[in-house]
Amino acid sequence: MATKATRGNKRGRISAPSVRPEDEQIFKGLSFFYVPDNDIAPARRLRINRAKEFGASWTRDLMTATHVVVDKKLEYKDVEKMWPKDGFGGRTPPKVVTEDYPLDCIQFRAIVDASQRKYLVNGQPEVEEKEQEKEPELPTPAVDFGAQAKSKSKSKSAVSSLPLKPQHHNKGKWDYVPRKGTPSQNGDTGIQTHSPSKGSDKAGHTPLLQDELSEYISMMQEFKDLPLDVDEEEDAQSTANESDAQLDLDHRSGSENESQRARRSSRRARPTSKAIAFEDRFACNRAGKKDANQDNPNARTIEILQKMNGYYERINDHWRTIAYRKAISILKQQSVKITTEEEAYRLPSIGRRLAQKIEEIVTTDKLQRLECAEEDPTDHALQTFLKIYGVGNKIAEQWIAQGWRTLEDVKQHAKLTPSQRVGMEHYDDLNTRIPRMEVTALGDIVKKAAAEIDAAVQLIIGGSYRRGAESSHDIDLIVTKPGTESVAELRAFLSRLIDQLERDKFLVARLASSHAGGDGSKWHGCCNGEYRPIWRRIDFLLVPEAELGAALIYFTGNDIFNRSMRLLASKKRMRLNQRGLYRDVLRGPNRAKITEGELVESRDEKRIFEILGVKWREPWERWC
DNA sequence: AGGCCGTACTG
DNA sequence: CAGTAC
DNA sequence: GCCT
Repeated sequence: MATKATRGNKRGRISAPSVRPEDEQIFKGLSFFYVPDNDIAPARRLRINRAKEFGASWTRDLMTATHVVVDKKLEYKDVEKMWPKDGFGGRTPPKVVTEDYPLDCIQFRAIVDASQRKYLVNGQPEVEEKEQEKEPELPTPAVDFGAQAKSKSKSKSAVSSLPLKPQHHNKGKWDYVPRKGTPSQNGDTGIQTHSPSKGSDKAGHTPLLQDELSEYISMMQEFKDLPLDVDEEEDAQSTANESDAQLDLDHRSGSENESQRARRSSRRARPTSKAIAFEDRFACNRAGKKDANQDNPNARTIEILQKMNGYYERINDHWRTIAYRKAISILKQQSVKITTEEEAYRLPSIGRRLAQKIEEIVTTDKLQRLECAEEDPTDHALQTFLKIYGVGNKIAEQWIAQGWRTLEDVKQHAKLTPSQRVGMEHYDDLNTRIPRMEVTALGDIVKKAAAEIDAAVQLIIGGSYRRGAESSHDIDLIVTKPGTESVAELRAFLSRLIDQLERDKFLVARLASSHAGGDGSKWHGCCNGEYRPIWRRIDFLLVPEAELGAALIYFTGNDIFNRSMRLLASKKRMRLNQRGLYRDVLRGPNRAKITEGELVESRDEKRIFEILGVKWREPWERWC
């Protein structure tokens, strides 16, 4: 602890409060008196600086304070004995709150009701509503989630009902996490969850896209325990919009309905197609990946957690990997820097242990556990081996157990499958990212060859390319053709295409191809790069037009996005795979007899989103 | 205590 | 069926 | 590691 603090101070990381933009100065005009009255403890120092960032002043004179922020470990009597004997001379006495209060305000970007029970200091008597009800210092007390500002009373109750249970933080978390943003921009039009780039976008940073993301993910979370049986049968097919509306986020606490409504309608009133095209092109640029990662105030935290995640992935700690992945995903959505354990802990998917790690990262700029991990000498070998195509952690572990540490060792001793041999021999090539331009060029080569065989066939480049990536690990080609209903109708074509491209010396290796006969639908292999003799990974996926929508989702990813979609589907008793969206009739007891389920939609990507109740996201908005 | 996506291909 | 890839 |  002490070490950590010292280090943090030395590096000056926590003592440089950056000032927030005007519209985030929620504490303007407020002054906080802290108990204990010092910033020695690093955690408190952080909190004080945070409050300053958001416009608060730190006072050490009780008489000028608007709020007294008390350490949670202290008792109310500790505060009481500081109270001036002659009162405050007619002036409104400061409100006494726990240290959670400023944090909540910051998190929700609004002055929340200070009289909530959760902000009571130990042993503090509950006070009558009246005194606390008003926030006299505040010019605009309803700086709040857009729509709620419409009706003060509603907004008030909504805000004060914020996180009722700090313990089981999830409920509270989920209700509000997605709600951050810059309410002032939206005025009473409600938070524009759908057309984010409207107007304000150009002017300044717009966390709204990120909001959509959190919203989506939070929605998944919420659906976990919901019955959702609201006549889905009928709705699903016939009235997508209706079900969309129903399934949207309004299953939460009643106090939020107002905002729900606004959000819904704003989404309904989505701009016409032309407007979309324009705005989305813009959104593409900033929602893509670059900005999302660079702008993120938690970039450093994410970076380190990602390394940690990578480590667990390597050592095959599957479930821990999942936990980290979720946490990282949540963190990426935050538009605010998460600096303290408590703050982190409020977030969904972040529990005690991760929260502690996050605080450690913020204060010390590193993570002990990671340094340990990276010192492990076998880890480097592990990393190397895992980048061989066809080698996963089982094999890699075996090799390491044999004492092998380098590719050279493997080359000499290991018995390789044909795929692994290719992976070995072209290790460097296959681990070199492919610039977007080259993906385009290679795609064109294939398209040209395809057109000569069957002009009706369409080729779509999927994967990260479709998400707008500047470079890709491989080239994913979706092969489809209007009017096709099954993979079988495309197999002959693919076979001819492959043959031709091999004759052309374009394709140079097969890694995994559907053998003759089977219901194979994929082909994995390598091709020559466009400009240099460098090998590239290329995949073909056969997709009948009837399943194009589902396949596009699957092959566009990213993987986290896909898993989320599927998880959501399963929570709604549906099933999503690369072939379509199905309603589950039943999941067999020993899973042997899974009833396929009835196909709901597969052709239309957008319809699948709609039926799932997920707002449409353009491919480049699918980076999680 | 038990789940954490769901599928295709290889050997 | 386990392992791997997507 | 997180969540129900």
